[in-house]
Amino acid sequence: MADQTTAGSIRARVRAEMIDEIKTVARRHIAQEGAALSLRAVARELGMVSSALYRYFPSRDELLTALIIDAYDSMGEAAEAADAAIPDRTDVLARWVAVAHALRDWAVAQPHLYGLIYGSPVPGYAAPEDTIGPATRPVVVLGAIMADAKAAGRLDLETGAAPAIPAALRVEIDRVAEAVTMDVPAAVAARGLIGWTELFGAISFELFGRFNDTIDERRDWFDHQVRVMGAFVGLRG
Amino acid sequence: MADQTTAGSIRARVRAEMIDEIKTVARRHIAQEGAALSLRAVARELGMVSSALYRYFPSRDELLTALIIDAYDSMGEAAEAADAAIPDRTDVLARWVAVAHALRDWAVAQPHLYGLIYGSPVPGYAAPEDTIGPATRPVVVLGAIMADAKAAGRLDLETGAAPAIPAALRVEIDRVAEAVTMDVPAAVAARGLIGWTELFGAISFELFGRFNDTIDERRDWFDHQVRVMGAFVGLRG
DNA sequence: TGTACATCAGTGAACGCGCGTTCACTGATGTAC
DNA sequence: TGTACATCAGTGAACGCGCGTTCACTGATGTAC
Repeated sequence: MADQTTAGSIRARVRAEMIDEIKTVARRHIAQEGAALSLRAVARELGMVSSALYRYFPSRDELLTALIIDAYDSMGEAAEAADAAIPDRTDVLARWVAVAHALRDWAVAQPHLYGLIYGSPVPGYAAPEDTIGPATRPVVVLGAIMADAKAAGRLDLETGAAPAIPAALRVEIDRVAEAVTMDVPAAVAARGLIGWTELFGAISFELFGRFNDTIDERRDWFDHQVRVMGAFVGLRG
Repeated sequence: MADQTTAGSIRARVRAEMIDEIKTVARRHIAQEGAALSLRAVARELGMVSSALYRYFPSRDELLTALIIDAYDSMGEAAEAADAAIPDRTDVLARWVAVAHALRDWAVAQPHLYGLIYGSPVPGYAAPEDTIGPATRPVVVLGAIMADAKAAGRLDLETGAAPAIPAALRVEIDRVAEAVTMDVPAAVAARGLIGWTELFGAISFELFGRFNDTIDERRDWFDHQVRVMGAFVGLRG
């Protein structure tokens, strides 16, 4: 059966490995230097000449795009894995906490990569359409938790005191909710989006230096925020 | 009395104006290109040779630092002005909403400048100590609102259901609360910080492109978040 | 099984660009007597 | 009031650097007959 690996597919496999290697090195460079990625530096580290990279990526921007898509996917997978690791699927609060920490852990482990996808846009780079799909993966996980919470009767649906939502906005929120499979009233979906916003706001604050010389107990602080927001969102433990 | 303006001070005034002009142009460049600020491009636009800039700023980083400090100050002033414009000082909810919108308006008007101070760190640039003071101005405004709310009996101090805060973290939160003059229990201060985190998370999401093709009613969406978070923080209208 | 050809990875030189910073200089403006 | 000197803004050339991308090429590897 090893013979079924034809010569052609060997070449293809070597090529795929090379692409992986380029991305790995580029990723490490971004981790150290931030978004200022240099093709020449990557080539240098790989011991090849810079023009050789053009066999694998048609331009610097395409390489950046590949890295961005990988980053979204990797973060999304981390979130999905953390969610899946909670055996009791109806313990939605535990799932929320686990996913939130997975997102933060992922970001803390590779801050510049996080900055690449959730930070200020890279000058001169416009994210193409391909990045939209992967970008939604983490939100989908949070949406699924809310959907399961509702199904299990563990989602607070009370929104009496919430401010009214203008019609045009309501339509958009409903659309987002639908996209992440949470079938709940707009005011409840809005709470979920606010929770999501707070989580990423917290991660960005931490990674972009807002807590320097202020809060050192970063994991504890994040944990507190996550639990408070879990309750705010309406998840019942 | 105009005679009191001695020759020396004229030279100083011209110099100050030149510094202002350089910063204005640099600011516009950042607005267009993001953090990739080029001294030569700035000099070009001013019709001078790039080395002339060194009469005014010892290096590119110093110019960047000056712009960052200005940005913090400008945003802080916008927040303070919006707060001061609410005549009824005890209407803390109105003040919260006004300040939040002022912060967002400021950011929307100059997204790249916002990115410079709240986005991913600029590669190769380390913010010096001088930037710490101005950076806290917007938070101080929010802190003052909470402090006034407490004084007016319009702050919800109930924290029964809130998760416990570990001792070391509590110390840090108390210290932050003290710095922004809100004399409230740590769990309440934490709510304020969470509100602050959510606001900036929302602004960053909007400006960094997270709502592209998803939410167009951005002002309404922000307004909804602000009102929900105002109530969450414990401000009573 | 062996040969002729096609594919493709990687080379090395070059193009054209922009950058931050230094340095010796010119010439105008302000200062001191 | 007029002159000698000091201060300072701005010039222009240069240094040394790194970058993305193109292009004609070499040589190894795979394919077809």
